[in-house]
Amino acid sequence: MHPAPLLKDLDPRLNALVMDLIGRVADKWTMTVLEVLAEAGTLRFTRLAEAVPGVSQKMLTQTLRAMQRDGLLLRTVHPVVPPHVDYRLTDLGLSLGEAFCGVWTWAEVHMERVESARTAFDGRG
Amino acid sequence: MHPAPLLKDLDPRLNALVMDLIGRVADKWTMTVLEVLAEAGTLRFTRLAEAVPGVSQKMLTQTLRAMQRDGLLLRTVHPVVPPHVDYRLTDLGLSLGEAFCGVWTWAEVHMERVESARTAFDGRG
DNA sequence: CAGGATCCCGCCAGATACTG
DNA sequence: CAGTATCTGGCGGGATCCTG
Repeated sequence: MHPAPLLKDLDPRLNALVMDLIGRVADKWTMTVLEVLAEAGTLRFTRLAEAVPGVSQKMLTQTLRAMQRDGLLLRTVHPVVPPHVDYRLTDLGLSLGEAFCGVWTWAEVHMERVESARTAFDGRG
Repeated sequence: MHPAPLLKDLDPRLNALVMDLIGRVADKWTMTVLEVLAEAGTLRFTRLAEAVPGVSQKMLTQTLRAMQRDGLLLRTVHPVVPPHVDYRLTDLGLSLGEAFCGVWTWAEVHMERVESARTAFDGRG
């Protein structure tokens, strides 16, 4: 019933590194960019900004830089005027996107249960 | 090649709700508590604090409250002295834990690739 | 034992203005 | 178009002290 490696069985230092990495990639914007690019394939900055609802230009830039640094994303600059920059996922990014897909699906499927749990919890004070 | 529901195909408002929910549950501490409790079954506060490396008492309390409110967690108070409080996952929590399992595994498997990607990126400045 | 309350600092993230 | 630069308020989160 526990096919995955368990927390206490691992080297604590390795564990901390894994947790740090998760802290990095498991945020709303990264997950959304992952989903959008997994679907669209390749997008430029402005299209990406449109496809990620609610993101500010600053956060998008930061997220993209971090993802590029982590090897999740490929950034291609076409030296033309006006500037043209393409973003697409690497194999690594795609694999993470697939891993996150389960979480995304979970959120969609169980959202109502969570909502009603919150209502019940708040009702009791 | 895209079996999952795609972002642009969904109701924007629903989408925002899903993203908010993800923003809530997809953090380091929640994921770790999920992993720990999925493994251990039931734990009391202090054991949990020991099992989640690096967590502060405040963050653990906050995380547990939020998880309880979202219906991921069951909190049982045994009216004895000294106080005895048990935490265990609900079915909903377990299902989220399974969804996150893929992300956790991804982080373990690909950590070295991410590290070297970072080194390469930082090297180029 | 399982937390609540409080203080405080850092950085996160939005808004705005500017540039190659 | 695709960003940088700067300022700023808010709050995330640690440390510490206290309590039923």
